[in-house]
Amino acid sequence: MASETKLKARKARGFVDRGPGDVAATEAMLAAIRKVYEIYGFEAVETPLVEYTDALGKFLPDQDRPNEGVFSLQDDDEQWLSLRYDLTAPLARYAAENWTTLPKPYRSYRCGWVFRNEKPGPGRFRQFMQFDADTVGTASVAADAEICMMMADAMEAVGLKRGQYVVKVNNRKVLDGVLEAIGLAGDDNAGRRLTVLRAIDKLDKFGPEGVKLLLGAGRKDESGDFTKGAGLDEAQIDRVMKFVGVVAYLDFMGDDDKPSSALLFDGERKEIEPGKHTVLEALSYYFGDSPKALDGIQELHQIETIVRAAGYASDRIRIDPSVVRGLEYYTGPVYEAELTFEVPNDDGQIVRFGSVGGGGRYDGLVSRFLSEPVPSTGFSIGVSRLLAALKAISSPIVAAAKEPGPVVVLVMDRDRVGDYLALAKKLRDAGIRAEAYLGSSGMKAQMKYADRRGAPCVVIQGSNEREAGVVQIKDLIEGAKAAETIASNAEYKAARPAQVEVAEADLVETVRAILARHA
RNA sequence: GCAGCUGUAGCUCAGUUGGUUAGAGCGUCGGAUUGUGGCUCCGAAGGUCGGUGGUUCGAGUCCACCCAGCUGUACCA
Repeated sequence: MASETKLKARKARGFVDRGPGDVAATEAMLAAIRKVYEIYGFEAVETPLVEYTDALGKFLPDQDRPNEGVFSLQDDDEQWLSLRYDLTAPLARYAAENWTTLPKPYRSYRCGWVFRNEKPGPGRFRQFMQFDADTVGTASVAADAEICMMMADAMEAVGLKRGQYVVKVNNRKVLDGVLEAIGLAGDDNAGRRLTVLRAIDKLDKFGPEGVKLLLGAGRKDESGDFTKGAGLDEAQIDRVMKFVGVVAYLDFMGDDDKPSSALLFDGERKEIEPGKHTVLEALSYYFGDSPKALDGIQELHQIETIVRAAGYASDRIRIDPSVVRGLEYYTGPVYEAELTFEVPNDDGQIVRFGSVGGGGRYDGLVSRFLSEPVPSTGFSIGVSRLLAALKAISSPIVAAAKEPGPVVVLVMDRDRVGDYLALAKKLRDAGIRAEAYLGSSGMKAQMKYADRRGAPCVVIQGSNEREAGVVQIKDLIEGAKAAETIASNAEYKAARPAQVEVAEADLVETVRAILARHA
């Protein structure tokens, strides 16, 4: 009758609800990461979800879609506000606003929801959580190296094993040098530079042939849709493919710092000196004519030296020139934490989680607000994505977060609810999670309720028991096991598996024993 | 954004060349069992067939447009 205009209960597109399991697992994971950041000496800070739109800034080379992708609203004084879309821009604002009083370099971490107003997809939502750490106010590559080390430690702190993840490091200067080398320097070429970088970034997805197409005329995808390319000439494509070739070589070898090896340069075999870094040597050979590229390669050398000295081998932190990242405010080293394992999903398809975090050096971000340069570097972990990955491999940190349900006190005589609440209180006073049933259904439904709550046991006290001063306590976990061997219903009812009758005075002690049994 | 595919019960799906009151399994709720979560049996609730318009005596089925979802691609601060 009244159903004609009923509201449909539905959540907004691209947003998700999280149940008790997810909430608990997230808490556990965040605690593990926080511990790592803390022990490195980083301190907590929290900033609002809302910032003035201009503080968030959108100074990308591709200014063609200003404000798109951001949730914005106008204040009553007509100023534009936006929901933050990452944690770096708000940190830059915070650091600038408090610059005179902060200890410098300022090392801080923060965790929170960020929002992006864009098309959601599998594993991509319009609200998600990030967990960042940043060092603000130092240009030293040691800060970059330390961030990488901390990320590698964080990955292991959440239960990933060595080999299941790798932190890849590149340098924007190397990429810029490559672009410079093919004559794409200067402001007029900003758009094409971007297209080339995006093409390089697609190596994983489409392979060298796909990248080549994207550098030239363009590429058709499997639905027949066409992607326009960068329109480079053959000589330029050739040069970029040299770079791509180095990247592909690294994929092929699987290890970037073999102590010494021979390598084919333009078909000519050359020995690489012992102790030299193969990939960086190759890059120097091909792009050594660009001062910018050399500068970047030099920085990568330094980072590598630092992390190796600190005991982080290439299975944890690795130089990888294929990391492109962001394309916007990064000015130097960039990093990406990648998961290396694959897992079948519910449909049996193989899923790669890929990147679960990334970051880099952003020397221009804080100084937008100040009259002095404030070189900074930081990293962001995609919390939701990392959690999804940990769930897929049944990581202990996720499993351990699962709480058992409360002990449920069944309500047998509705007019004596007070007595049942008193029983529950007795358990609570002993530190046991407990509740009396507050619905209106009969005993059978109450048992189902307890079952669904994951209750370890139920407490039953009808008039007979009350008069005798006793309670029935049924162990639901043992009971379920026992039930498997009982075939007929009558027998099942009569058996009352895993149920004991004890004096009311022994209630707490008996429940405790059951909890201990299943702990 | 672009391209392709798909929309029928809470979920997974049937539904014949257009033909009467749109079905099944699972799930949910109730009963058998008035005090026991499983099993079994019985029963019930639950649908504007994504929406709007059109063709037709008649549309879940055919047509147009719209909306939503999925996949790919683009973008991703």
